[in-house]
Amino acid sequence: MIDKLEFLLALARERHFGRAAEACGVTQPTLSAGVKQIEEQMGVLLVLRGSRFQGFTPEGERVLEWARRIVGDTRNMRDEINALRHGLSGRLRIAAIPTALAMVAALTTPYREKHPNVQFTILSRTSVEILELLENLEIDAGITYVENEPLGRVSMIPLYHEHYRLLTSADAPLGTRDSVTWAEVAQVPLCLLTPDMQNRRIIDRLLKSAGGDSRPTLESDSMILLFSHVRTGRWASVMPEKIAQTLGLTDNIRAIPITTPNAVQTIGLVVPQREPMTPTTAALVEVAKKVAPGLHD
Amino acid sequence: MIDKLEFLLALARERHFGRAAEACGVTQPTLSAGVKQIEEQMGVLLVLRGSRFQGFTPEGERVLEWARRIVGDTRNMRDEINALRHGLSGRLRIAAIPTALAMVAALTTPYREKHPNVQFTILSRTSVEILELLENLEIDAGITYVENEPLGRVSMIPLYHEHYRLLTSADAPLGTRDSVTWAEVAQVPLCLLTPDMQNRRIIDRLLKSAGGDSRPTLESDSMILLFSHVRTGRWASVMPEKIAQTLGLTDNIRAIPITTPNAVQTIGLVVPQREPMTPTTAALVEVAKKVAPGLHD
DNA sequence: ATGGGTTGATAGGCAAAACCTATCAATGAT
DNA sequence: ATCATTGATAGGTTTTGCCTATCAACCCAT
Repeated sequence: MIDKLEFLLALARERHFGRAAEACGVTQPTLSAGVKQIEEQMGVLLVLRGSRFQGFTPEGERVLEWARRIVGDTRNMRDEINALRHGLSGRLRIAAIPTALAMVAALTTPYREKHPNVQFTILSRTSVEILELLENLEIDAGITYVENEPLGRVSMIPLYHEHYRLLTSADAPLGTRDSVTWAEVAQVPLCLLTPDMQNRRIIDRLLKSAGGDSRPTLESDSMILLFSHVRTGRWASVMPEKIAQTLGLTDNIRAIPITTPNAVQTIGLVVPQREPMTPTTAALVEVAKKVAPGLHD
Repeated sequence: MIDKLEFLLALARERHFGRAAEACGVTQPTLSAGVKQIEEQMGVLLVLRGSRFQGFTPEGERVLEWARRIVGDTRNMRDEINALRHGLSGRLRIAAIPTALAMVAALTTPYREKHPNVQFTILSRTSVEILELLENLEIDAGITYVENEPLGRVSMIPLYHEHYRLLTSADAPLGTRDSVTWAEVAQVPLCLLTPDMQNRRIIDRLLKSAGGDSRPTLESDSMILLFSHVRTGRWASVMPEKIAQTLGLTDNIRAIPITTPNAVQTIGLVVPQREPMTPTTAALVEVAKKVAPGLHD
């Protein structure tokens, strides 16, 4: 029964019988039969078909919601019993927005000291993708903005504040200043993240309300790429203070505070709102709460 | 998998492999094999055996906790989909403390008007048993005291207040009074519920703190039995106002308010704290909330 | 229009599982 | 010592689950 519910979850993820079957490690007819069997048990059509997958019926959506919960709880049960036997072990899957990648180590390092048998998988994703992955049980926790765009059924633990800096060469026009305004930044050609990233949308908003428009000369989904351009001394960018520090400032590159407004975004750990959590996730929340006091910086 | 978890729940209820198997509609070897299979999947012994059932291991207790949730959610899913198809239907299982039995009709009657296809099963149980039944998913809702003894993971909706009355013949010593004190009541030979009922424990407490001791001349677990004795005119009892009214007062029998203190107990609807609820249960909560305004009486 | 490519349903067959009956071993009570 | 109770085990049958192969509907392009 639970396997069949997993079929349904895979189908919701992949929106394709064949791929969903592959994801579950079965053949397409097997998955089809499984879905049909749930439909028979429930006595309702759950999936709209018409020679191809066309989404779920309203009943299907409800079953999906329950399936997520039931499948999730079943995994949590397994994990918890495993933890009782072997101490914390297994794999913790985390996804973080690119600008937060630099601070993930602040969580994983103390975590690993307490629970050396836990392995990590850490993905770089957009804030929207992170929420989807959480929803689909594909990650255990996310690190993303906690206050801007709506989150789902999740708990969040604030981790730190994102302060923005203009990264630019000391030779460049604004390079010698101690602080600059967003209006001034709006005049500079910038390297920024792509618009699917929330960080970019935030910066666009700030630039716009300072009267500029956002015409970055270069876009990328990789912070490394942005930073490597800045490092040549011939490009500028706007980045959170933390990641600029982590990537390392050379003598020639300066990270100048941007004022008017002094924009601040809170970044936090986001975990599924479910009681009780897996022991590995609960331990991560513990670590996050210890790290959080460094929230005022 | 879910079937196996149900085996485990049945075993926890029955504490006996054979009876648990019967309750699940399978033979004893099948249930034994099912339990063993879960143990193998988890990699831990869950049940302590020694030629007979001896309880659960700590891991077993945890699995049991999860199993309750998973099995419960699975049933809720079924119920919800059924409700989407046929409107509210099925069976609503309620257990109430004896003193609250008279007011159950105040819930079932408006419920039935809205949802005529729902059938009811209503059990008379002690408050402790009600909580156990809720825990084991054997009832959907309970009606019991909401403030005295600790409840578990449940939501409660207050329904009404229980005020105590001395039921006695007008010929009896206190029979002509407009109110009596607990100290006076303590002098009268009473018919009361058995001590496993919380109502009895509450009355005992009140009598004791009024300086009396509780030596009822007659104990029973049936309100009907108590009331029929009072009705002879030769016995007295302490009962909540509501049930005395419902059972019907003859000219000769009076229900006299008891003061000093003017004891009040809140009775409420208690349902599993789980989101979302089954549609039938949710509808019951709705009805209860409408009834609740009558809470001040 | 028509043919190739895609997608999900269907049919047939085999292996695994789930379940039953019958029986056994251990324990406890009389 | 004997019998009753309880859960485990063995052996056999049915059911389920899954696979391969194939089909029908549809989409799109030529």
